[in-house]
Amino acid sequence: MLKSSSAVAPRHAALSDLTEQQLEAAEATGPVLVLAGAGTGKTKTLTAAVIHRIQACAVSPSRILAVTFTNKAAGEMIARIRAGLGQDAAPHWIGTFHGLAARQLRIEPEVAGLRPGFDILDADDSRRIVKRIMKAHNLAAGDEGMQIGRDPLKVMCNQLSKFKDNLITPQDAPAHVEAMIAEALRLGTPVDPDGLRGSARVYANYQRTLRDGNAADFGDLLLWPTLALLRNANYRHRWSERFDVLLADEYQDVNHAQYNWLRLLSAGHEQLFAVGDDDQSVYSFRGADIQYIRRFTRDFPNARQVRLEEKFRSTGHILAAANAVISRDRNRLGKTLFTRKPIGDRIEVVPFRNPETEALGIVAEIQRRHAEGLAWSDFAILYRSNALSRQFEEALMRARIPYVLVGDVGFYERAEIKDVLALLRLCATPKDRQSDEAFRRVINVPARGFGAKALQEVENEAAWRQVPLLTALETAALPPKTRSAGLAFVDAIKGVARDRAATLADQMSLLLDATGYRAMLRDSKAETTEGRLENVQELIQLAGSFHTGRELLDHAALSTSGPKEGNADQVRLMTLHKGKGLEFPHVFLPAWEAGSFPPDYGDLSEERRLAYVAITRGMRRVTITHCDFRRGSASPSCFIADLPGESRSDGWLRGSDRLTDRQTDPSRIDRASAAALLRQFG
DNA sequence: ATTTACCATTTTTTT
DNA sequence: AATGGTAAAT
Repeated sequence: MLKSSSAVAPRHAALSDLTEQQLEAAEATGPVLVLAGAGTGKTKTLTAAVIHRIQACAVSPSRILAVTFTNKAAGEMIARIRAGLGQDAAPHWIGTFHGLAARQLRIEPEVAGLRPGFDILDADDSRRIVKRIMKAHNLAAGDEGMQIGRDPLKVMCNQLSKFKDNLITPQDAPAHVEAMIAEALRLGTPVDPDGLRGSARVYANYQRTLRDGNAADFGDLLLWPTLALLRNANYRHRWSERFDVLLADEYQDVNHAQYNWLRLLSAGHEQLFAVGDDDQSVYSFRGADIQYIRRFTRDFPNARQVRLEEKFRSTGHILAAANAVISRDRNRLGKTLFTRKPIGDRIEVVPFRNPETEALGIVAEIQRRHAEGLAWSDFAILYRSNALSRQFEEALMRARIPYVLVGDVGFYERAEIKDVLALLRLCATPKDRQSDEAFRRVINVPARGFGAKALQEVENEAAWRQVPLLTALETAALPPKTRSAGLAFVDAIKGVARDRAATLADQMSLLLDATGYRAMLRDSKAETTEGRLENVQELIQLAGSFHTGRELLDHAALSTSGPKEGNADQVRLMTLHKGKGLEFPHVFLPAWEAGSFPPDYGDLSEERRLAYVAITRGMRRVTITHCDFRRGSASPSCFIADLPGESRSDGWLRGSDRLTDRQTDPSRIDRASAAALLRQFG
């Protein structure tokens, strides 16, 4: 089991420090499924597989496609390949599912019924459109008759993206919905027939709106290329011959569309290298389907399966605890992780009276450990739901400890950034209906007395004359003051649009002045305006690195995090889902109570996998806390009972119970010498 | 009659 | 924080 990897002579430096398992995986060809437990060197193996194919198999980098779920993961892969092969050697087709599918769609937009230069809408953009359509259908919130949950808009958006994730077109939707209703009635599961039928109607309307606006939402990016691969043999042949090797990260998270996209792209050669971990499948709520990784060897009968089971991240007790929790899940593909790391500290389970004392207690403990020489950035607090972040923010703020809330509002999701981009969009295609949505967004920002009524008038005029809203405004019947305000806005846009010499950054700056947007931000004294001007300034700065507005807009739509992802010395706060794929020396896991984690809704085995993900984030210390009272009395999470007694400590580890933080020396040492050691090494 | 400003309500997880 | 509903302000 623990044989040295020197048995096989590596061909390249990037392959030289792989374990035997990792090397076996990286060199395997044909369909390959690599089952990689948390912290077993998944990205490293994936990267090695790419390098091996380029170096040893003479595969051209241009004929390799590697796909991940996040931009960050894609970026890491590119960086590691460059480190191994040199700056220009990385394949061009490395990116996220959405990014790569978008590129594919840009090459042949007609498969989605779109024209070149189509817009890519983010979730917020499509939300706005769905909202308009629901109003038009009289499906607004709280109306009598249709009570589609507490948040009908959200439910509708989810349903629409579900259609697309499952490759259901607007044409197919009505029949599909009827089949779903019939099936649910047969099984006696609860359904909302009216809601479903309504969603099929909204879907048709929504998709027509997108096409008229020459826009694609996230779902479209994968839906239409995949359908084309499925239905158009010519298209399929061209694209499946385009690449010699496909590599997919986090395969356990693929949805129906992504699965088919990969499968069809690999048609003929079946060179699909999939890496994943069924134990870390925690995204079913957005369509990820664990069955695809579990049935990989049935989908690809010639598949090799390799397990990566040596864990490099965590120490012994942490690993034992994670193994114990996940082993209670049935239907696993099964892995038994082991580590050569020292046994380390046991997992702490600390009870608290209520959420306030819990937050205070965790923050006090962080302070204590910081005083012993650890950096703020060594700590992470990972919670199940966003709502839990506030208590920790408050406690950290009061203790004056620097922290970041990872990914609460992404840079490109900020209202002011979206406003400026809308201005840019409007300016880029002023006489195309493609820019109508941008017009709706910014026509009354800053407030210029151009409200709903005036907009409706312009909408009517535009529909009548069959022209874009910007054009329709000039002839619409409006009250004098509204009209002149509107015309001033149109002139501002057109003026900048005429100025061809301007760079992207200059153009933005001009737009901000001409429309009064900058003045609005400058003069506002509201607290929420704090920092907005700086954000806009940052966007202008950023625009310098893009050649066209199109590039910038695509980048903005397809990336969530902002320009500066801080490496600062701060405590990290994030949800369990956001923490997936990351690692931290010290991890705090609050609110492990029945009803909070696992919550009352949802699939328990998925929550269990989430617990497994949570524990395996920790490198050296993991602390689980729970409260006796949280909105009434609460009992400890069932997952706590699954922790093995010998790997668990009830209450904080103190003094001689505690081991060192320095992994170079697994022996027990007292706190004073630990602190001295840490001081010495910074 | 419209628009704007203010205030109260509320969140599972998100590429 | 971002909605959505209400009352002042234009």
